[in-house]
Amino acid sequence: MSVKLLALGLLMERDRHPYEIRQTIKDRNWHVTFRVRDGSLYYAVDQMREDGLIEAAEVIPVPGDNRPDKTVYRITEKGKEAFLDLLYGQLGESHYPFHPFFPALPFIRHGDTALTAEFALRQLEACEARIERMKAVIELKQDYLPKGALHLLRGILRFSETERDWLKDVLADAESGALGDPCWSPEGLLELEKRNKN
Amino acid sequence: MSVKLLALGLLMERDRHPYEIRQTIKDRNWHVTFRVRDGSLYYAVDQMREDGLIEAAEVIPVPGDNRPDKTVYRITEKGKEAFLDLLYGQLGESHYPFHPFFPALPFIRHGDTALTAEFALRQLEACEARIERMKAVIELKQDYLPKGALHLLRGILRFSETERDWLKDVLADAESGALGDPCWSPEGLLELEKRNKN
DNA sequence: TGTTTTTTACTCAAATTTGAGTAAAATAGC
DNA sequence: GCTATTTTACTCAAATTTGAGTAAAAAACA
Repeated sequence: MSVKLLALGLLMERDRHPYEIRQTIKDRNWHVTFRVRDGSLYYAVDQMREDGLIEAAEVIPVPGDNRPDKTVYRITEKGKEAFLDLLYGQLGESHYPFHPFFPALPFIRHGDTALTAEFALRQLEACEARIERMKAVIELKQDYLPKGALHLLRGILRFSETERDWLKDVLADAESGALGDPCWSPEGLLELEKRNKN
Repeated sequence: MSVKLLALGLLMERDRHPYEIRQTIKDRNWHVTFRVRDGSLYYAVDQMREDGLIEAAEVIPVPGDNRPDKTVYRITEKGKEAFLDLLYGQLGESHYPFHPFFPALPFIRHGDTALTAEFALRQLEACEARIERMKAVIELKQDYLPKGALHLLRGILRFSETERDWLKDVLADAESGALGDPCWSPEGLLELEKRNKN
């Protein structure tokens, strides 16, 4: 999925070897947002070479004996096309912002509310810390980063602020125990669902 | 990942066969938020049966000849523990709200700004439509749904509202062409990154 | 009543991701 | 100068996801 986009995007800047791609992702703190496992990256690089999206620009021999050489890759013309396809494909993707709490919420009433409150509080604290970090980073880099990268940071900040407000509401209902309540009116809901079908 | 949580969560309500799980996910419109492929669901069900998280409650013979029977599954005690582990595991997950534009933004300057503007506009429209839909659904169901499920809907609504405001900013920069600008000061950025390391 | 479409209910190979290694070289600490 | 840790640079098997089928039964339509 987006690991190829990340790799090709970085190769648009300049030639790199796979480990350098991995490093750059870490250096720019993208790994917090995008979770790229080493294995996926090397797999994607292999695929892209096979598909002719990238090619060896230079092979650096490594002193060690039975160790593989480093290959510096360059993006090809075909790769640039593929990059744009992936870029636009990503822009065309339509699923809305997703929070890790989402899959848990429909079932949260089966859990312990006190424990839920603890988790919510921890998330809230992490979220607030992130907000401060993002503000500082944006302040620091806004004159140097390209607009797109800046919008990414601003997006993370704004979504985090929304997250904070929303988490406070969730936390309040966890602390009051309201999250443990079962459906107020299962019959009414069933009725609704039936009406929905017809 | 969360497909097991969804399946077990639904089996907490009542016994179901796999296709019924799939159906319920659709009926409640969760498939829009959670993307569960058929294959993953059946795979997860197999795994969970092997692991003793669920067991056959009833096998309904199917008239067809060489067709497999339907198995209705029931969650076991071990399954209930696993369910709670998955629930709390999900609540403990820490990556922040994610938007499909995120992986594209750092590289958006390599794309065509007019095309980018089109994509942004389409997302904005989808987002605004979603906001209205969510408002209506919340209005309709707020008295019937359990609190957790309601917080999910409210979360989607709030994140969508933030998304709308943010997309407007992105769109403005796409339309003005600012998104196509390269890094304003690559040297300054390099300088920053170096300082960052030390 | 016969035909077409949709729904029910899966299966499976191929693609991809994950998580856990491996092992040399560089660096840090004493 | 020696040892311990960290970093560089991957590899690989096993787990999981994906996408594309399959085929009967039910519903819709003419």
